[in-house]
Amino acid sequence: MHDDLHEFKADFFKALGNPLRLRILDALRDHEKSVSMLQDELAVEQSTLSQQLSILAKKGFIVSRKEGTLNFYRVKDPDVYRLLDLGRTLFERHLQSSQRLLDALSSVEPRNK
Amino acid sequence: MHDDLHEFKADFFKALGNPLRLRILDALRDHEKSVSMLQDELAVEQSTLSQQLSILAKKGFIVSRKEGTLNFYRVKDPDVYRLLDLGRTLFERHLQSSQRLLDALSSVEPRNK
DNA sequence: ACGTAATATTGTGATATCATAATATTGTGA
DNA sequence: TCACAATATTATGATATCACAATATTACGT
Repeated sequence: MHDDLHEFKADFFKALGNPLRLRILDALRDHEKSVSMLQDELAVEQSTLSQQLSILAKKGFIVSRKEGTLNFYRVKDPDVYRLLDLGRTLFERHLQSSQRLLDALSSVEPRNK
Repeated sequence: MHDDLHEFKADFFKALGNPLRLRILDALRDHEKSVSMLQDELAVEQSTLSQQLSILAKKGFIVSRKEGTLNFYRVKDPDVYRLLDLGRTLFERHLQSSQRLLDALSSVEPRNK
């Protein structure tokens, strides 16, 4: 049921499926930052950064506030960090089980071929 | 720091950024299912389904168990549903605030141009 | 009004992702 | 061993995403 919902939800997760966008969100954990602050911190092309900020804003993850010529971005819903942190937990759990598998394989057949 | 980590983490979220893969995960909430069961339930091309299952498996979201000619898939870490549900919550919250914005706009200027 | 800093937008080519179609593999029963 | 069912893999073309470069916009100080 509700296949359209999956379409929207996929869009939501897709926004998180990019390393630069994740770095931006992480950079905004503590407080808002201007584009140039983010540019210094993340060391990426100005237009690239601006594009990814625009995508995050369009998807509703961040909002901006203009102050003169500066544009400050901040996270709209801080609970997104609960999502990111939970993702990290699951991801690390997966890495660990992969590692255990590799360990098991290498101890059972340490020298094949 | 740890920009490589963001690369991996983005990969993780990217796996969730596809409507069919979300539908597959939702279909596997209660119990394992064979490919043909999923095929009936989701009504997608056989090869498409197989490919997306393979992607989910490669990323560690699901594992499979062969029984004769059937292949049963199940979710590896059920906590992934906590992630999906949290995503839905945040997503709906975003939709609601967008809706409020639209409502506010339409009530303030109901007939411009 | 002019110049400049900060940011956004647009154009473009490379790469990734997707669905479909065609083909290959594997297991089972006759 | 043959045929068939279940699934996987490969090939292909369409579309999406990405980073970079170039250009445009906007606000401020002079």
